[in-house]
Amino acid sequence: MRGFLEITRALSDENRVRALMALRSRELCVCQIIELLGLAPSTVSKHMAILKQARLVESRKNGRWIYYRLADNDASSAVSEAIEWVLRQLSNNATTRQDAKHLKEILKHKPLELCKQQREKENSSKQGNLIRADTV
Amino acid sequence: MRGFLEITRALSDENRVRALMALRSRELCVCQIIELLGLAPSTVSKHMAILKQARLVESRKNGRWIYYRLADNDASSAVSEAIEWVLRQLSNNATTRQDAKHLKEILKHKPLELCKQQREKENSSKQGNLIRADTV
DNA sequence: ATTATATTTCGTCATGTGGCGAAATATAGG
DNA sequence: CCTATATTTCGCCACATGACGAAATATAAT
Repeated sequence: MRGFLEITRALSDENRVRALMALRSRELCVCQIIELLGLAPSTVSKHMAILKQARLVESRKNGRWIYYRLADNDASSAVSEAIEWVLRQLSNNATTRQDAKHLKEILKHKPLELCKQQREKENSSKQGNLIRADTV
Repeated sequence: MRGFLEITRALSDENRVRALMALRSRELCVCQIIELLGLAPSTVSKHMAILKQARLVESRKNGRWIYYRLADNDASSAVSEAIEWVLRQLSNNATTRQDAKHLKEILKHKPLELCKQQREKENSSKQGNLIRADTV
């Protein structure tokens, strides 16, 4: 029951389901999922941890990057049947299609560039709300 | 996506899942589910409303009694596949077995007697915490 | 008609959850 | 070694959720 509820709870949030669907064709690094969902890094990290705790996804580390992918075929039947069910139900979903399109754009850049972009955006938004130190 | 999340959210609570599993062999009236789960009537009512909203269960009224049953075969594929998945995953679960045993006892009495019992229990627990009026 | 009663709805409370930013962690690169 | 940086962990806040009891609703029984 424990593991079952971990799965259903993991699947009961739209952002987590979107992340899961995005992983259906290939693994993604966190910064790519951040870009797709438009959420803060800490939030995405938490979501992925919940998916991982439920065994719906696995991760691998490559230097500073962490890649997430759908659970392997050797996953428990609870997990693999859940994933198959989600894929069947949402493959033609509007949000899923939109995300797939968005993801195609995201994947044109390497994680390195993407992270750089995200840093710049983050810094500029901070600057925007401050009196710049060198003008005082 | 909306309907999908209604299903996963409905399935992300242990008491709702137990109720769903209890309905797998036959319809049950609310007082029987109350007895099985050991929750307040208002709580059970809310749980069943959530399951119904997700289309996982349907209901029929018979006099003062309301009977809930699993969704029909003509339910959406999202619903029927979800139910099949839950049944496969939890049929041999410890809690499910225990509940099945408990339910067998519950079903020995008719809803009428069961409700009477529940009323008496409710009243005695109220009495227990009060100074009886006729002794003051 | 009036009372009894099975269930739902409403109001309230405690707890859980999703969101963010700041700080911590771990690794790459100078 | 020291800095930069991708991700996670932590602390906080707003809001959702599950629990109950009281009140409302609808139906049976007297």
